[in-house]
Amino acid sequence: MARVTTANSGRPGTARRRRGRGDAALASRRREHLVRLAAGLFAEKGFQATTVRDIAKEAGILSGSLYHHFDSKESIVDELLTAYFAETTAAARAAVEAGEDAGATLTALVHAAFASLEPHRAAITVLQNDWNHLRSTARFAYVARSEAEIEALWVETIRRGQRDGQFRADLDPELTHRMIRDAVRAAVRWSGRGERTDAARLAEHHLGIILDGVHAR
Amino acid sequence: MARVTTANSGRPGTARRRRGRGDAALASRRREHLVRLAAGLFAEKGFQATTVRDIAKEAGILSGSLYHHFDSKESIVDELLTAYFAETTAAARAAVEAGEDAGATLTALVHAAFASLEPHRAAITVLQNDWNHLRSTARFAYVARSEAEIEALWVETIRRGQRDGQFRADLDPELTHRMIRDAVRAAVRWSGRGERTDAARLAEHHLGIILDGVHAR
Amino acid sequence: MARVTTANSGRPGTARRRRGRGDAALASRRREHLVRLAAGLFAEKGFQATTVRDIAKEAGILSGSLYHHFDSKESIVDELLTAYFAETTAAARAAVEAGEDAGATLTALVHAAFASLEPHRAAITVLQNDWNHLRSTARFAYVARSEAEIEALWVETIRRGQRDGQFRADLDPELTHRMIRDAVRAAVRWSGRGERTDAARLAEHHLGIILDGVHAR
Amino acid sequence: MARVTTANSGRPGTARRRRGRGDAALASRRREHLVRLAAGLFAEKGFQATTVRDIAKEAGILSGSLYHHFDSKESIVDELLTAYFAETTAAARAAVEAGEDAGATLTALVHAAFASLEPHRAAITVLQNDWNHLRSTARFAYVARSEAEIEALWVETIRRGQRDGQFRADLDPELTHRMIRDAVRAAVRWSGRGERTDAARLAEHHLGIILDGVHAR
DNA sequence: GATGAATGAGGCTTCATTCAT
DNA sequence: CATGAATGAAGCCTCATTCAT
Repeated sequence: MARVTTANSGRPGTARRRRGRGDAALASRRREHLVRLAAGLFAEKGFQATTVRDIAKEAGILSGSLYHHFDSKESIVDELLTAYFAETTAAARAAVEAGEDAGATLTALVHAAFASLEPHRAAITVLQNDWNHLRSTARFAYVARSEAEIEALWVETIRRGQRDGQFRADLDPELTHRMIRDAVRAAVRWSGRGERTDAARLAEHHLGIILDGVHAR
Repeated sequence: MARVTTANSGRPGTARRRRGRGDAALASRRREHLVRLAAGLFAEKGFQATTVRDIAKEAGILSGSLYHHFDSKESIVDELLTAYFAETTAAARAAVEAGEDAGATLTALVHAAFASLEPHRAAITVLQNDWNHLRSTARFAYVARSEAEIEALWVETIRRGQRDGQFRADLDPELTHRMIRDAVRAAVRWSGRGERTDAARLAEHHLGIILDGVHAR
Repeated sequence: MARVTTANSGRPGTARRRRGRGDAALASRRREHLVRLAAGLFAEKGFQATTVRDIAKEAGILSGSLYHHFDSKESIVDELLTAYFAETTAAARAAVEAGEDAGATLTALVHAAFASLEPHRAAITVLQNDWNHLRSTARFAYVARSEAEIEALWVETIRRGQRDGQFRADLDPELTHRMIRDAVRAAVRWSGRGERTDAARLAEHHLGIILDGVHAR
Repeated sequence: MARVTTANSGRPGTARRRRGRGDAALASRRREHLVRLAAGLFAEKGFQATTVRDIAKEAGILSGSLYHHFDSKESIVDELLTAYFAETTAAARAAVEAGEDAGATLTALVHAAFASLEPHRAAITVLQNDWNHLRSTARFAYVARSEAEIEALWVETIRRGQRDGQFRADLDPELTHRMIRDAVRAAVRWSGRGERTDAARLAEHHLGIILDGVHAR
C-alpha cells in the first residue's frame, strides 16, 4: 500500500533509443523522480496553480526539457491519479475481501483511506482543487469510474452491516460513504505533513466519531 | 438641476463625497446582478478557472465593461467571501448565544452550517478550490481570521459538552470541528442544487452520524 | 501675460442651446475651470499619464461628463498649448519690437521665458513629456510652427548682437537659442511650485551665466 | 567608457542559482540585441509610449516571446538606466579625481555629459519623458540617488572653483549644475543622431557659453 | 449637464507547448 | 537529454469615448 507501484508501466514510447539495457531503466528512474517533484508542487498548490516552469525549476532544468519525459502536463497528473486510484481501489477491495464482519470491514476501509492521505497528498489535493476543471476532459473519465467502484464497495459493506443489525438502519449508505470520504480527504489541507503519528491519531479520532458519535454513553 | 456654483470650491482631498444616497445605493442593482452571475460560475468552476470573459459573457457584455463595476476579479470573490463569513459567523454566534445545552447548540451549529450550503455555494467552492491560491494574498487574510473565530465557537461548545458529560471526553474539540466543517463543505460538490429538501435531509443524515455514530444501539 | 486670455474662443459649438444670455458665459466659465484642473494634473504627470478619469475625479464628476465640455482629451491639451504659444510668441515679439539693443532684448527674451514657467507649467511639462507622442498628430503641427517662429525672433536678435559686436561672433545663434530655451523649460521639473521669488531668482541666476559665463573676471 | 556590467540582471534571492556559466552568459547575445532594439524605440518615443508589441515587432517576434528574456517591460528600461548611471557616475568621478584645477574639471564634466548623449539616448529620453511616471516606483529609487551623487560631484567642483577665485562667487552651485545638466540632456531631442562631429561641436559650443557667456569681451 | 453603462481597442503578462541545435 | 528561443492563445486590466436616460 505504501509505494506507487508502477502505474502506467505499460505505456510505451517514453524510453526511446535503446542503446543499452540500462538506459530505459535510467530514463524511467529520472521520470519517476520528476513525477515526485511535480507531486510535491501539486500537493502544495494544486494542478492548475502549478506551472510546468515551476516543475522544471524544481528539477533544475528548463520547462521545455520536461517534454522529453512527458507529452503534457496532464500526463503527469494522470500518472498520479492513476496510481492513487489503483492503490486505493486495491486496498478497498482487500478490506472487503478479508471476509470479516461489516464493522471490522468498515474500520479497515477507513484506515485504508487515511493511510492513503500521506503518500497521495498530490492526487487528493488535485481531486479537491482541480476536479471541476479536469472532469470535463475525456482523459480523466476513469476518475469518476474509479470513485463509483470504490463507493460500491463501501455501500455494499454498509448495507451488510445494516442487514446484520450492526449498523443503524436509518442511514443512507451512499451519503454515509461520501461523508466519510470527504472528511478524510479534506484533512489533506490542514493535517501535518510528514508526521506519521499525526495521521494515525487523526484516523483513530475520526473513526471514533464515525462509529459511535460524539455523544457520551 | 439646482445650482452648481460651489463645485469643488473646497477641494476636499481627492475623492468626492457626493451622491447623497449612501453606499447602499452604490452597490447598485446592476452590480448585484453581476455578482450573482459570477457566483454561479464560481460555484461551478471555482475562482481561478472562471475567467473575467466567462463572467462578462454570462452578462452579455465585454470583459472590460466589468471594470466599470469592480476594480478587479478579486473584488468580486471578496464580496462573496465577505458575505459568507459575515452570515456564517453571525449564525454560529447566534447558535451559541441561544443559551441551550451543548447538544442542542452543536445541533444548531450543524444546521446552520448546512443552511449556508445552498446560498453560499460559490464561496464554499472557492474556499475548497482556490484557498491555496488566495491565502497568499494579504487581501484575504480575513478568511483565516474568520475561520479561527468560528472554530473558537465550536470548540467552546464541544468543551462545554465534555464538561457536562454530554459529549465524549476523549474527543479533540478542534479535530472534531474540522471534521464536521469539512464534511459539510465537501457536500457542495455533489449535493443537489436548488432542492431544499435535499439539503435538509442531508443535514439530518450527517447530524445523525455525528451525534451517535453508525453503530446500532 | 498673466491670464489665459481666450484661446480657442473662436471655436463654436461648445456652448450650445442658448436659453439665455448668461448660459454661454456660465458654460464657458465651467469649461475654463475644468481646463485649469486638467492643467494641474498635466503639470504633475504629463498628458499621457493623466487619464480623463483623473480629470473628472478632480472635478467631482464622471469621466463621460467631461465630453459635454470637450470633444476629446486632446482638445484640452490643445487649449493649453495654444494659450502657451499665443502668449509666448506675443511676449517674444514684444521684446524684440521694443527696439532696444541686442543685449537688452536678449535679457528681455530670457525674462519672458522664465515668466511663462509658472503660469504655463502644464504646457511646458507636456512639451517635454509628451511631445514625441503628440508631434505625429496633424492637430499639433502648429506647435512646430510656433517654435520655429519664436526661434526666428531669438536668432535675429542674437545675429544683431553679433553684428554690433555685443555678442561673441563664434556662437551659433540657433544652438544658443535652444540651449537657453531648454535650460529654462527643464527647470519646470524641479523648480519650486508657486513661489514667485524662486522663479525670479532662477531667472537672474541663469541669465548671469548666459550673459557672462561662470568664469570670474 | 567602461562596460555595461550586468547590473540587475540576475535578480537573485527568488530563483535558483544554477547555470554555472555565470550571469554574463545569461545576458546573452539575444538579450543584448533585444535591449538595443528596445533602446532605439525608447529613444524615439520614450518608455510609456513604446509598447511591448512595438519592441517585439522590431525584433520580428511576438510580444509574449519577450518574456523569455525579460520579466517585465520595466526590467528593460531598468537595464538601460542602470547602465547610464553606472557609466555617467564613473565618468564624473574620474573627471573629479583627475586632480586638475576646477576649470579643467568642469570642462571635463561637461564633455563627459555630452559624450554620454549619443550612447545613452534611450536612458536620457526616458529620464525626460517618463521620470514622472517611474519616480513613483520603488524599483527606480536608485535613479534619484544616482542623480544626487552626480550632483554632489559637480557642486564640489564648482565650490572649489569659487574658493580659487576661478569661478564667480555669486553662483549657486546647485542651480548651475542643473542648468548645465538639463541643457545637455534636452539636446537629445533635437541633436543629430549618429553624427559624432555634431556632438563634439555641440559640446564645444555650449561649453563656450557656460564658461564665458554670450557677451563679447 | 450629469449619470450609468457600455464599447472596443489595446496594454502587459503568463503559460503550455514545440523544435532546431 | 537539455537548451534557447519561439509560438499562440489566453488572462487580467485600462482607457478614451459614446450614448440613452
